[in-house]
Amino acid sequence: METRQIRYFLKVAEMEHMTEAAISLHVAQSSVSRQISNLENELDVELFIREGRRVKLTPLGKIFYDRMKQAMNLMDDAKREVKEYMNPEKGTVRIAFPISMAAHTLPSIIYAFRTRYPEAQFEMSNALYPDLIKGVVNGEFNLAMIAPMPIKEHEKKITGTTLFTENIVALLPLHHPLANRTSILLRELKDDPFVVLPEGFIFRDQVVQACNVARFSPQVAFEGKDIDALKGLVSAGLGVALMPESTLVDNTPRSTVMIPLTDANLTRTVGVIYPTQRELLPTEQLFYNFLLEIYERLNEFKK
Amino acid sequence: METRQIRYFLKVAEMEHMTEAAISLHVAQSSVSRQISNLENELDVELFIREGRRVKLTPLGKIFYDRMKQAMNLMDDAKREVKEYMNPEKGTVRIAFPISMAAHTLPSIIYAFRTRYPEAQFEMSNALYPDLIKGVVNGEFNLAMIAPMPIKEHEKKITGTTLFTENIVALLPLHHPLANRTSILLRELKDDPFVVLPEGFIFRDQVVQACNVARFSPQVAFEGKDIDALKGLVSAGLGVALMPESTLVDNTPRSTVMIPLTDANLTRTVGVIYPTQRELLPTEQLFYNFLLEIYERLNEFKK
DNA sequence: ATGTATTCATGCAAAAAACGCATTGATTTC
DNA sequence: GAAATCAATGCGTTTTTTGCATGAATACAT
Repeated sequence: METRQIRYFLKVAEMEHMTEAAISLHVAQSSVSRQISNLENELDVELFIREGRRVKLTPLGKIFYDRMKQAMNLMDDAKREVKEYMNPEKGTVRIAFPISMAAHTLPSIIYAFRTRYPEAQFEMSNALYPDLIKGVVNGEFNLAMIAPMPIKEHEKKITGTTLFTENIVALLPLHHPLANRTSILLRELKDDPFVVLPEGFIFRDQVVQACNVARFSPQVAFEGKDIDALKGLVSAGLGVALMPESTLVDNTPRSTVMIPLTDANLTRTVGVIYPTQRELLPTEQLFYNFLLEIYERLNEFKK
Repeated sequence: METRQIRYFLKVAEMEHMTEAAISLHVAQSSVSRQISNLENELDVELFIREGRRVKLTPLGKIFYDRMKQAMNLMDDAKREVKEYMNPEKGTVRIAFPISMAAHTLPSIIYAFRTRYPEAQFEMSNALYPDLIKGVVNGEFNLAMIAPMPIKEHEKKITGTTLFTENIVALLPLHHPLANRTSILLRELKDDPFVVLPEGFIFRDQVVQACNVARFSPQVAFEGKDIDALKGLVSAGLGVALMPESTLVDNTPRSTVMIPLTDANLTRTVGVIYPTQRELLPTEQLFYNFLLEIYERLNEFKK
C-alpha cells in the first residue's frame, strides 16, 4: 500500500472517473487503472463498482476512502509541520470560513497578520456551516472561522474561542419608506419581501428564526447564493435583507442603506475553531494566538 | 513521501541503527540509508543526528516519528478493517494486557471466544499500565484489558467498561504461621517480608497503598518482574505476596497457600478500554461485545 | 597510540516497478 | 447501428529501488 496508490485512489473516488482522474494527476489513464487494480488485489477487495463506463465506490470503498483521506491529511500535515518547524513565520495557514466573512472580516485579519509576519502564506477555502465543522474534524483544514459558535454537541472533537459578537442589521433599498430612519424594529419589516441565502446556509436559518421571534414569517422573495448576490438584489430594490454588520463595513452597496435593528439579541457570535485531537501546525498556532490577542484588545477597547 | 520510506524511517528510529533496521526489514543497508536520505531531502530537514556510528532522532525527528507512527497505524488498521469487513469471524483481535492477566484471565476469555468463533485470530502483547493507555491512544492496539480502570483524566481519549471486580488475596508459604487460617487481616502481615513487582507496575503501588491503609509500610524483601516470579519467591519461602485472585485460580504454586483477606475494599476493578476517536475493527467489535455479554452474565450469576 | 572492527554514505550495475502507448472489449449516446 | 467514450491489458521504455562494493569516519581493544 504505497501513497502513490492512495493518491490515485482518492482522486478516482472523488471524480468517479478514471480518465479524468488521470488527467488531473498528470499521468496516463493506464497507470491509474493499474494502480487501482494493484490496490484492490492487495486488499483482496473490490473498492469500485464498474458500472458501464463509470466507477463508483462500493460501500466498503467508502469506508476505505474515509480512512485514507484522514491518513493522508495526517501525513500532509506532518510534512508541513516539519517544514514549518524551523521558521513558522514563513509557513502556511490553511483556514476555512463562511462566505459571510469573505468580504471584510477575513481580509482585514489577514492584512493585520501579514503586517507582522510578511512572509506568511494563506490557503483559504469557504464552506457551508456543517462542512466547516466536518472539515476541522477530519483534517481537511485545521482552522475555521465560524458563526455562530457551535455548541456542546461537538465539544469533544473541536475546541474554539469566541472572538467577538456583532450586530445583525437590516439592508434596505434607498427608496424604501423606512430608509431615512436611524433605527428600526425587525417587526416593521414584516410585510416586506425578503432576500435570503438558500436552504442549507446557517445564516438563512438565523434570519428566519429572528423573524419568528419578532412574531412573523418572512416572505421570501428571492434567494441569492452568497452575500454579494443578496446585496445586489437589495440594491435592485427587490427586497430587504438582514446581514451581519461586518459584511457591510466599508462596503454598503450603491442605492442601499444600512439600518441598525433595535431588537434585543439580534447578534451573532463569531469565533474560531480547531480540532481537539490534533495540534495546530506552527504557523497556524502563530495565527491563532494572533487572533486571540487582536480581538481581546479590540473587545477591551469597545468597553 | 512513500510508505516504504516511512516504514524504513520508523524502524531505524526505533532501533537507532541503520544496519540492524535493514536486517530486520530484509533489505540491504544501502537501501535503507538511501531512502532515509531521500526522505530528509524531500522534507528539507535533518531527521537523524549521525553521532559517531549511531543514528538518533533529532527533536524534530521525534515529532515526525509520532505523526508517522499514527498515520501508519491508521493505514494498517484501515487495511485490516477492509479485509475483515466481509467476515469478521475470521479476522484478528489485537489486544494488550498487564502481565497479571496473562496466566488465567486472558486465556480463558480467548478460549471461550474461540469456541464461538473458531477462526478468529489473536495478536497479544503485554505492557505496563501507562503503556496500555498510551498504546490505545496512539493506535498501537485498539483494545486493552486493564486493572484498575483508569479514571476521568483520560476520559476524552479512551472509553471503557468495567468487566468485573476481583478480590486481592494473600499468598503465603506453606510453613507460614498463618497458613492454616481460613482468612486473615492484612495487618497481620505487617512484620513479614513482602515480595512485590518492581517500581513502575501499577499493582505494586496498589499493594503498598493497601498496606498503608492497614497502617504499616510493607518491608520489601524481593522484587520479581512478573507474577510468576513472585509466586516462585513465595514458594521458596522468601516472603509473602498479595495478588489478584484470578492469577491463582487453578494455579496455586506448590508449597504455597492462598488466604483471603477480610479487609474492606481490598479489590481491584478489571475492565477493557478502547480509543474514543477510532472505531473498533470488525473482529475487535465482535470480541468487545462478547466480553460485555460474558461478564454481564457472569456477574448476574454471582449475585 | 595504533590497528581493527563497525557503521553510515555513495557510485554503479542489476532488478523491479511504474509509466505511456496502443489496442481491445464493453457500454453509452446520438 | 455507427460513433464515441471508457476501463482494462499487453508490451516496450523509463524511472526507481535494490544490492554489492567501496570509502570515510568513528569506536573499541590491545
